[in-house]
Amino acid sequence: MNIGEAATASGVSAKMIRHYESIGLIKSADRTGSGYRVYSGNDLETLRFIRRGRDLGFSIEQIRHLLALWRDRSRASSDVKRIALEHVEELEAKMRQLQEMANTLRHLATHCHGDSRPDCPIIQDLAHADTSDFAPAVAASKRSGALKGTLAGQ
Amino acid sequence: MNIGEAATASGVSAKMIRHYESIGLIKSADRTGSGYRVYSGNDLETLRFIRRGRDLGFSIEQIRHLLALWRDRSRASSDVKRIALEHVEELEAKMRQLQEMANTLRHLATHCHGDSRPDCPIIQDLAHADTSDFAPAVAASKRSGALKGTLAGQ
DNA sequence: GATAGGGCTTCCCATCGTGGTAAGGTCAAG
DNA sequence: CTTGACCTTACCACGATGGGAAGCCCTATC
Repeated sequence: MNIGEAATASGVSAKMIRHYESIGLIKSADRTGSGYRVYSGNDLETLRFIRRGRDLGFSIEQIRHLLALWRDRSRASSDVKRIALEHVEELEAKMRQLQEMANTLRHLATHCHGDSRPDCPIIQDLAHADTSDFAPAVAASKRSGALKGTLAGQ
Repeated sequence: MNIGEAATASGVSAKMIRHYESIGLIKSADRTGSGYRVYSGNDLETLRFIRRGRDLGFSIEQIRHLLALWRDRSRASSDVKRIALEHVEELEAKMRQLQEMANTLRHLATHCHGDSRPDCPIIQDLAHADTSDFAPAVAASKRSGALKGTLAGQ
């Protein structure tokens, strides 16, 4: 099975399969005499595992960890559960941030008449809000990098 | 006022002030004889505007647009309101994605006994879930890049 | 058998916003 | 005059992904 077929069958692009190999997330694929990568059904399973993990918002490093647990038959399910629940907390923290931003904006928009006049509380807020105490959780955690990564875009 | 003071006073790092200048988001600062950038109270206001916009999750390009509207005294408040509400929709779309992920994971975790036994529905799901129909909204929109950017991490 | 086209290879660059760091110039206080 | 804190530019890094170029390989059709 070529990399293209593996990509189609797993939902992971050929580009990303090569990338995952280069960072050691998956083992180096066997090659044909002419250097083409060859994939087995087993490799496909791994790729689907990764794909599913990404869909659930896990980072590559988290997936690396989960893959190791997957292959470790003596793993404790509590390890997996802990990772999953920690990830749920990260997701929820991000949701709270987004919620806070959306609430603020919706509130401001409510008070903006939205016609042809220039007065606009949204712009006024951007221009003159007290930066020191706005959305401290958002600003602080963004700056500390606590929520780096997940859902960062395609 | 030096760049360091401007950074402290605005909450935007010196690094980012230089970056914003380099991408044309703010005008090139005046320089002292020895090449130091000099900032005025007016510049500070702009920096705080940007900072606040970032805190609200606007992208640099959105802020560029909002800055133009801010400086345009003949602007219509409807323009600003439209941008804000579009952004609220983006934020809500991301929240829905995160919610979907969190729900799935919480559900799986509920059925994981989380002890020393290796059986774990979370791992099983990652390994064998039907990739084709899981979280279609998330996967599809992530792949299409519809939600690129905001809250991508510091 | 030759040629076309599609798939594969590697390598580099771009995104987005931010931080780090190195090498060097400048300024103010001691 | 030295020291240390500040400034300058320039480059590299992250995380995950896509884009593209240059070149090799394989297969189908003429």
